[in-house]
Amino acid sequence: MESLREVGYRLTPQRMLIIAIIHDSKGHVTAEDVHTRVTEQYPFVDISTVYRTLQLLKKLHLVNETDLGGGRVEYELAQEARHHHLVCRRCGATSPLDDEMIDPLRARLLEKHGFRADMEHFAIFGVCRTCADKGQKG
Amino acid sequence: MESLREVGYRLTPQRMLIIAIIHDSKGHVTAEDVHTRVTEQYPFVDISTVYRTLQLLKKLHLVNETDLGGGRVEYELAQEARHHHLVCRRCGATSPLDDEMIDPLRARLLEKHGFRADMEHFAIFGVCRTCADKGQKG
DNA sequence: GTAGTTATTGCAAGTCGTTGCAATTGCATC
DNA sequence: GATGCAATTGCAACGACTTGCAATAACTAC
Repeated sequence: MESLREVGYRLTPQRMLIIAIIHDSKGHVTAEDVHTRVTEQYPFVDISTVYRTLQLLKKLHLVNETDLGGGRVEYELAQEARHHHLVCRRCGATSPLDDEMIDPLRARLLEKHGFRADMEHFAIFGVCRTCADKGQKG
Repeated sequence: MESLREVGYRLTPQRMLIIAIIHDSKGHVTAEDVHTRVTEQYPFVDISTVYRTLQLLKKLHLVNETDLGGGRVEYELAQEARHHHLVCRRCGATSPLDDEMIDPLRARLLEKHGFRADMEHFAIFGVCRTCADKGQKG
């Protein structure tokens, strides 16, 4: 919580609230979610402040941002091990993916292209095992 | 051009124009680009029609859609070999990436997770060789 | 060629997210 | 604890893109 100040940013009540809410949330939250919960406690926080704070936290690698395809971007705390998400485009289910799975790709990109890929928090779309077993096409 | 009709969609002048423009474009175009060029020839086409047509062409795998991070999505003809893009977050340069590079990842996802990943047209962000050589951090 | 059906269009309004700017406020200095 | 100043906020306007809906028009069947 004090980490913001340590890196030279101001610690405002809005930011404290937003950070606290993300901390208390299990899994992903949207900006809308955060805004709703912030205004429950402190009604005059603008949604743009939520977005700006989320961007800041992302820049500081305190939260991860992922587009899981639901029309709005989702955020989660970046405390855990680096990971990614498999998103089924049939049923919408998401499952986590260890970063190790894409490490070889990262290595190959560096080796062959001299490109240092971030791939911080990826959403990989496709069809999950369950859905593939049910239907056949696609 | 007739392919739309063959799959059961109507061939309207708007669609013909939009398809022709994408065909004539080298590389990526934005919806805005397409709309501008369409209205040069036929002034009353709405931007929503452009978006809807682009979505349709994407669904039929006639165009690829990629978010290269410039605040607007880019489209290109899906005629060429399947490929992806490396996008440098320092200088903004993009370079194409063979699909073979990510094929092993696709294989591993199927093997370990039973997940059939699309990864149709990826944008991978990071730092390119040139920029990595110049600055050090990041 | 006409009539009927339904996909497609244009328009206007709506969505999520960003941004310019003046007013405010955190924080460092006195 | 008052002062100064830049970072931060709220607001309103804007950006890209989507969507509901009535009017239009492409295709089919006659």
